[in-house]
Amino acid sequence: MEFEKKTMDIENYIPHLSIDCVIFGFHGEQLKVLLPKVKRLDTWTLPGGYVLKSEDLEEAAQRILEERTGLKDIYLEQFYTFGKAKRSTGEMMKKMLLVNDFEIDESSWIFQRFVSIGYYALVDFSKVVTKTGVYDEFCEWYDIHQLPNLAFDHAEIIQKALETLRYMLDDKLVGLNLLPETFTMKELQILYQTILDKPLRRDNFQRKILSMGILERIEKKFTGAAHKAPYLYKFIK
Amino acid sequence: MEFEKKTMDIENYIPHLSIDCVIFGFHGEQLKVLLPKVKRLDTWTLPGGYVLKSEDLEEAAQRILEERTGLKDIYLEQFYTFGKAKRSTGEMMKKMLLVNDFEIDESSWIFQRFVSIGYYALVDFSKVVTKTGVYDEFCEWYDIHQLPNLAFDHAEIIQKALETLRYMLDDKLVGLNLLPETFTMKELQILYQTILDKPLRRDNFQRKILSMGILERIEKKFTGAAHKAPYLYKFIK
DNA sequence: TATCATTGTTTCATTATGGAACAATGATAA
DNA sequence: TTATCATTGTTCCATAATGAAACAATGATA
Repeated sequence: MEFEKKTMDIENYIPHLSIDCVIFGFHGEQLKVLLPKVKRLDTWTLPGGYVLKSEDLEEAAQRILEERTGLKDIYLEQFYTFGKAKRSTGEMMKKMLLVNDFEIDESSWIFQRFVSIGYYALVDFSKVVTKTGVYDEFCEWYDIHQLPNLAFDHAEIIQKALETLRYMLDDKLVGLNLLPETFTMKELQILYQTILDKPLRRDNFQRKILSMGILERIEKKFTGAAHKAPYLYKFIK
Repeated sequence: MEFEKKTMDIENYIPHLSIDCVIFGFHGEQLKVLLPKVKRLDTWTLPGGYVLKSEDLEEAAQRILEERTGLKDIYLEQFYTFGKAKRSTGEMMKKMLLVNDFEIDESSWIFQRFVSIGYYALVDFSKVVTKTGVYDEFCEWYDIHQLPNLAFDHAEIIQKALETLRYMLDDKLVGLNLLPETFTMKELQILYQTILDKPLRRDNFQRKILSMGILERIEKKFTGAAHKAPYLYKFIK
């Protein structure tokens, strides 16, 4: 139970290497990231893990994501590898592991320097069933404008993920992965505005998106509100 | 001499991790990459190396580049991390090292799986004095359209570097790093055409580049040819 | 002085973008 | 039934960016 010492099969992993995932979701007009809280510490981390010795990097990232979200075949992009010698401190790792009853040799590579490969994932918020990992007290969504206290350089990693997402926005079908099957033009516009963090004109946005020929117009959506009903759209497969 | 066994201080490096550099240069209307040939094998590799345990990734890349080109403070961009489990084979490493009289324990991580962080560098071709590394027979420039036989997944790494360079072309001042101090508009245009691998219109190219306000027009360049002399330009500091 | 290849610039048409206005519509209230 | 209202879909026009062609300038050579 809680008083037993826990171990990790550390020797199965490539030493000094980790993967950190920035999981983006969209809900309530906010762009959010999924962050687990470290047990017994006022600290959050990115959902991450290590790479098995015979595993592709991308497989490892998918495995880590599935553990946290319950979803398979998640949309993933590798965006940067973080490798400053002092980016992670053994002190923090010791706190995180030892305070939580892990029994790991203090000389292990896990308390030394880490190179971490950053992936960002785009998921349909409504489909995610968050799962709590072994280090975690809980795992929750946080608005990118109101992030909790993050360990290591994880705030910087989120920032870089966000910059990459913005840079790629016109080339990757971000909406396809962050929105549910069908959505209104307004919802898509708010998503873009939220990612770019700036207002867009309704008319120009609609024209531009429709001219790309990637959306199919479905039936109208009647919400019962006292105004014209918007169309629903879905991405053309 | 050649008959002594050579050793490497392998334990100073982070295991299973390497850096591969795609060094771009521009000469004779061709985009080129600098590639060392492996001694005694009909094989070329990317100039690469390992990361010291207390070294930043970027420091390691700069160190590797300086060893090969003699240049300091080279323009560098990290573009992707290659991590398929089967991307490198121990067989090839054994050939490369053992055939060249290195004495390394066959169980070393150096013969196992590698994750490699890709950096591309942009250098002024005329300033590079290529140096031959310990594995190498020689180190030469190759046109990106006529690459020699490359080990591992290094052809794929070059391809990805090139794609990234193209994607970033409008945002990064590529010319600043690939061209000498001064150059003509035609030279700059040929550089862009070569990178993009498509022709550009002379008039539109000139208008667009000049409208960016990053070039300063210097004196004319008289080559002795029977036509109007072009202006020289340099990048505004 | 005429020729020629190349360079620098101007001009015009086409397309993309920014901004405003107008028409359509689905519910509610008079 | 009809007027009201918020929101949505569309059209229109001005401006900016881009594509394409033509023209003028120039430095050497014949």
